[in-house]
Amino acid sequence: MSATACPAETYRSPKRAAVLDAAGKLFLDNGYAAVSMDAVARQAGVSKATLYAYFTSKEALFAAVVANRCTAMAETLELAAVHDAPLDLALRRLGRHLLDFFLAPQVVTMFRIALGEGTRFPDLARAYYAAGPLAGRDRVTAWMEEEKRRFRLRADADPRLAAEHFISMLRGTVLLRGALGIPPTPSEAELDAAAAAAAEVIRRAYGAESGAEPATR
Amino acid sequence: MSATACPAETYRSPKRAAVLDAAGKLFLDNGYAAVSMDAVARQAGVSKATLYAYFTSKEALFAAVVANRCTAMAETLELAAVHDAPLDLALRRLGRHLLDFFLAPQVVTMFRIALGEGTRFPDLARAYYAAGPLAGRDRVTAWMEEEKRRFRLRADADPRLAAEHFISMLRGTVLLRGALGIPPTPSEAELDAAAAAAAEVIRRAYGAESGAEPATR
DNA sequence: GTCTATATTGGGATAGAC
DNA sequence: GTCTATCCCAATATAGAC
Repeated sequence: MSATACPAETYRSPKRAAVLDAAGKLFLDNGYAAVSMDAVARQAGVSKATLYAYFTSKEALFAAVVANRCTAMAETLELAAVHDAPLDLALRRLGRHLLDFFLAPQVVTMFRIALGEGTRFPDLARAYYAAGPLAGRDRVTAWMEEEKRRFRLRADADPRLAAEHFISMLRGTVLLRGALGIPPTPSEAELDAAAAAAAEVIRRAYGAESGAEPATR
Repeated sequence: MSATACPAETYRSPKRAAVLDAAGKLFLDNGYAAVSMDAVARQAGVSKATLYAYFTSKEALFAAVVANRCTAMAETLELAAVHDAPLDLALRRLGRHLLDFFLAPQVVTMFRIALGEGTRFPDLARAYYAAGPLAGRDRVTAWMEEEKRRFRLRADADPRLAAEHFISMLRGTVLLRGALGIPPTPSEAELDAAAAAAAEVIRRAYGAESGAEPATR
């Protein structure tokens, strides 16, 4: 995002950080159009003129916020060592982990905003896609590659495709309603069931053992 | 959507239809916030006052447009008789059909708008969800049920789940980039490949024949 | 750099004539 | 029902003092 370029000296200013924080909170709560620069200034405890001293326009501020939050959230997604379990169980744990991540309010809102404003701000859409979904998919792909190295996926399985399919099934099952803000919020049991269902499909389609029921059931 | 209630006599007025058409085009091209009531009036060839005579507010007009377009588009999705082919081939055809539908500009834009504005207009989000994704899923579920009735799905397969997983995999693979407006547009070959990949996963996970390669390959 | 105060525009909604 | 003309407010951006 080129708009975030900034003199190195003012970059770490506490006021700048305050503005970025305040703007992030407001944008992620209310969307782009609904937030005025007055509100940002008030929330940050600075004047509007100061705000414009750090960010040349509302759009530039928005872009900075998105870049900031995306990388911060991506670091939340820890896939660590969940390889030490039978494939089916490991997939279920990973799936549940991913689901919780997708449904986190900040992640949902970022998704909504990126889609809603993506047309008007192409830079924003690209930055979001690269820092968000693409980075996430790459991490799950790496996980699948490790599984394949352990001969737990079929020899002809495509790890990237397996990752995409797994993520997509997780997203689709519960996320659309969540992203649209349609109640009710899915229960723990529903989330577990969604993760288990997606895990079973992946195991059947990509797992090394032919098509039999898994040991962990 | 309660806001569309209207005296029966004025409902079919040509001016009303002109307004609805113009507003639909503008909203779907530019999103909600970027379209002014002036622009709608100009595009429709009526005055603003006339516009307000038919729709009490910008929001009411928007809700009417969404309801209108959603049902119109849903009728586009014809799943007709694609049962007369081996499961794998039938799934590939159905998948490609669904992908084309999902990627149609109007469908993409409606998706984006519903997500972007869904928080501020909960009625809109619900109307979209019911008339769009939910209706679509139900139709694919019916298709899966028919396949199961023909013993082409496993006896313990859940048609609704199979439909959700199929749709989700199709959506995920290419749609996110499309919805974000990130080039390049996927090629015909990529779309075919995406449909084939999702079809194979479904066949392996839900198909009646154990896990063997299909006859049509 | 930071503030207060203000210029300016754009757009949602309405009044009143016909 | 339809138009023209207008009100009015909100919000982006800036001018000028300290």
